[in-house]
Amino acid sequence: MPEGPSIVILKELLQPFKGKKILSVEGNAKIDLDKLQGLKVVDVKSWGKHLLICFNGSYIRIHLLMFGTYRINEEKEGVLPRLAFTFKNGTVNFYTCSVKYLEEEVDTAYDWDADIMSESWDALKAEKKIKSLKTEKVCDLLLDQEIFSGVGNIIKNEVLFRTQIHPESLANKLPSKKLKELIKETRNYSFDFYHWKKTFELKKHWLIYNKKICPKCKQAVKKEHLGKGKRLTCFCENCQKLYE
DNA sequence: TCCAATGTTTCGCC
DNA sequence: GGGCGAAACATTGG
Repeated sequence: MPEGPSIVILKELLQPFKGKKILSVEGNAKIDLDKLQGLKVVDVKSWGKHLLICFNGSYIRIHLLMFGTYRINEEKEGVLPRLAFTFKNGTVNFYTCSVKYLEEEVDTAYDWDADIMSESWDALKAEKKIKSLKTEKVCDLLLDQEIFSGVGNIIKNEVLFRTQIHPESLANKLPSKKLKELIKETRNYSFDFYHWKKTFELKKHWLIYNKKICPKCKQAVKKEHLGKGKRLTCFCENCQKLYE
């Protein structure tokens, strides 16, 4: 469920609750629910994979991790919500997610320029961050939430195929032009992901992720667990160039 | 039935 | 202390 574009969609679905007061809170989240009672939602934002329900001077941070789900104006059967809100105009339920309540201003808490889906996304800043890094493989680079906040494993695989870069290429060995292309395509694909997710045709557009045959050269797709997190990486050895 | 998967944090060990 | 690996959390589909 949860890469950056999916969280943007969730944020949009929650906009009707902006300006509304929390009438009641429930859930098994390990936070002080009493503190939330009666608070007015002043905004609902997202930063990468974080959903941020904002109040005056504090906010709730929800991360759906791998299996998190939600329901709006309905509930899942036989499962207790981690966090559930009742508003005058509806209900919101979150399941199997990480919940934190932070008593600080949300605007100063995040580097908004790093959010791949944000209108304040700053490609040049990302490039500078990358150039300040030591040797790093591009498969790790793309999953770095400080640089590409919101990028997940699917986006990683698809972007590397689109740009024809081998996942084990070293980031600092990419020619400058290629690096710029990678950064640009990461944002582009994230927006494609967003649109396809909305129309339920995301899988249909996968070129390399979960595929058996390279759509370009018809060679078998290689699948390996690469990088620091040993995440599943699908790539074409023939089409994706290794920079080292 | 078992395993792996769109993720992150924490703990233990060397 | 850094780096690495494993565990923890937990759901769903192949």
